[in-house]
Amino acid sequence: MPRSSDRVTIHDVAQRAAVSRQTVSNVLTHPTRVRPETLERVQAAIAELGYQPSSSAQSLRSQRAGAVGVEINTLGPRSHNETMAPFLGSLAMRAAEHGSHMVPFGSPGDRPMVDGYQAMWARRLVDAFIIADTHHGDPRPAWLEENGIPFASFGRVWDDPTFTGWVDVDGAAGTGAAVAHCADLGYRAVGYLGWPSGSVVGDDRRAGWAAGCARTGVAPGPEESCDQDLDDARAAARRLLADLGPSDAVVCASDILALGLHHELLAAGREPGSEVGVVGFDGSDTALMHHLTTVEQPLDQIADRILDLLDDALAGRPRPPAGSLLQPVLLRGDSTSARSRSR
Amino acid sequence: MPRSSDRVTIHDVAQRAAVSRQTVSNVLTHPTRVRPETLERVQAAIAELGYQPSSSAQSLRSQRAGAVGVEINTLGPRSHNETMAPFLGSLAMRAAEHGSHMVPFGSPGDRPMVDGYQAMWARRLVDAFIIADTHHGDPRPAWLEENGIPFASFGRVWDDPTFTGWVDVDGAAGTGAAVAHCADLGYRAVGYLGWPSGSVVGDDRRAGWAAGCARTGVAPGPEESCDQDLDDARAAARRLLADLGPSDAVVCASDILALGLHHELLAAGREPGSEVGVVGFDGSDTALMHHLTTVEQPLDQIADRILDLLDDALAGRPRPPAGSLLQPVLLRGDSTSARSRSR
DNA sequence: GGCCTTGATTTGAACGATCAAATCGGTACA
DNA sequence: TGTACCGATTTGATCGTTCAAATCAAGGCC
Repeated sequence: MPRSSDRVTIHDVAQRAAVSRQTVSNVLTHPTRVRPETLERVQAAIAELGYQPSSSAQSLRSQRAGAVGVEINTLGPRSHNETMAPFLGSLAMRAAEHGSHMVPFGSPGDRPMVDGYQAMWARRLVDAFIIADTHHGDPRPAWLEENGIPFASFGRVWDDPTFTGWVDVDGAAGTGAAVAHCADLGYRAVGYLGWPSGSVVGDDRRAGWAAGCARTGVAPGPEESCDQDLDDARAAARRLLADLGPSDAVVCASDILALGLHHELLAAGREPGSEVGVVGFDGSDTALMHHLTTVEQPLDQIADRILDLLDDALAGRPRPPAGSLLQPVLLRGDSTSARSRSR
Repeated sequence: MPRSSDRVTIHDVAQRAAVSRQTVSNVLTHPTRVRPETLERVQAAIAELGYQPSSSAQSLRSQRAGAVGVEINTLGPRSHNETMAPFLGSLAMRAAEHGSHMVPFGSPGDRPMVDGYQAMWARRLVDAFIIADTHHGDPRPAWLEENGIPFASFGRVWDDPTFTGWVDVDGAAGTGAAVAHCADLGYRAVGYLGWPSGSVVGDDRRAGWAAGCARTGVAPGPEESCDQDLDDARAAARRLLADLGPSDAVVCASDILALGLHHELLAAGREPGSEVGVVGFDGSDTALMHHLTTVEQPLDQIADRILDLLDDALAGRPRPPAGSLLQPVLLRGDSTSARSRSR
């Protein structure tokens, strides 16, 4: 009899169904090995007792924690949260289907270090890691690789073209689609508000804008750059405004930048959308809240693909021949609207 | 010799230091039981091999997962993220010091159900849960209590005054401080932009405003209410504007509402701060980004206290006599500024 | 010198699951 | 009738750790 107030174990089920522990185990993991009649009886016992295998015991036996570490930079650029928080949400939801769970952990410092990873890995609290926002000189990919620790990355790992365990959003395609969208709506010239050149993500998005202009034949409008910060964005937007003709549009490298432009347009008495088009990037809550047209990152898809990559790595399957580049989706808001077709 | 490429276990350390497994274990958990000389030798071996006990093995042995479940409502009101994401960050950071980690999990539905909790608990993936945003009729606290599952709550559990395992922010004190701040700066009347009455949190914050006006002797300004949504907030703010005199201020139930008012003020050509004071609530990124004066929730403190509560519960210590009500902190932004003392 | 106490260390057992190998019962075949 | 075989089931061992009990060595005391 299962002692009440005590967890029901495989042994309790075995006794109840008058079989051995192993048969119960087989019912759950290798049902074909069990005679149909027995299967049914054991399944009934499992249901009656509400048995669920203990994850601790399974972890020890299988040498798998069933967990994946995700670093969250609380002290880093605040804007990170804008993407990382929903992404962690997507991961947590999807992970359940992959039979694992996320373990967020923080590194106190403002720049990514391997200390936190080291601590989680040494005790095997996790089987793998998911990293994001890697940049040139990021110590993490190399360290993980050297120590044979499975990991996957949201964002290309620029330092090591050999590494294919990444999933990224096709930024250039996104800004390209944004330009096409503006061209379709009839905006005259399409400008660009981006980040200072040098960041790989930023350069990619800018390239998509330039290529989009060339492809659609729309004139490239004025261009400015600033940091990922609302105040900076507003200052840059003000510089941009002078050169911005009526019925021009601006594609931005992020929703924060788009919001800065949006605010400055209103301050200058020019209505976003009907007078000047604004397209953001990221599909953040901020953009949705302000009804900005934006390029949405398919976070659910990214999470799914990343978890698949980790499953493969943990199963010892070889890495894919190349990383996954997912297509973002243009999300129409009120900051772009159809022009009267008078040109 | 520890087989390379294989995890170093307690056994490896024992061999290296020429002692038994148990002595190594004692060195880490009961150092006083070990002769100083031996202690040193074993510690050296531990350091040389870089031994860290396996968390899976410890979990099985101690019947403790060392993890705490936190539900994240991805599909719920988006504004939840505004507070919950940073809160999860604080929890994750603090948890490390408490020897545990967070496991975020999602429930697909939009209203809180116990299914997700049930699944995590059945397999003992977690030892306890942290719940937030409980409301009247919330099934979770009662269910957790019934099943003897340890938990703590961010936010009072209104349905059960007996339950003291909660930590909350003193909302009334926060809005009261906001009123005092406005009075100090010399604003004439202080209005209120809140949520429809009926929500416990909202009613609390509104009460603080009313009491604050009475206490400081400042005249209560006009009042409006709306949902936690930027569009709604702007509509309500527009209604408010008509009744809003020059040099009046408005205390808001949330940063989103404050932002709505901020935007409408600009649209009406009235400058936030110098002309009309605006105070938000939550200390969210949105508020910081827009330099709104806001009432900041001490998330780190809350996380710390909640983890303490869980430690107590897991150790079988009795619940505190009452819940913890923490004081929020007023964060000065540009949306309130000193009036010229001409009255 | 023998016996008891104390402190340090070791051995045995257990946590709950699953893999591998052993056992069991029945059927087919010579 | 005996044996080889096959599917179904059970037993033994293991993952890495820690509690409880056993062992061991040294010192104190009569």
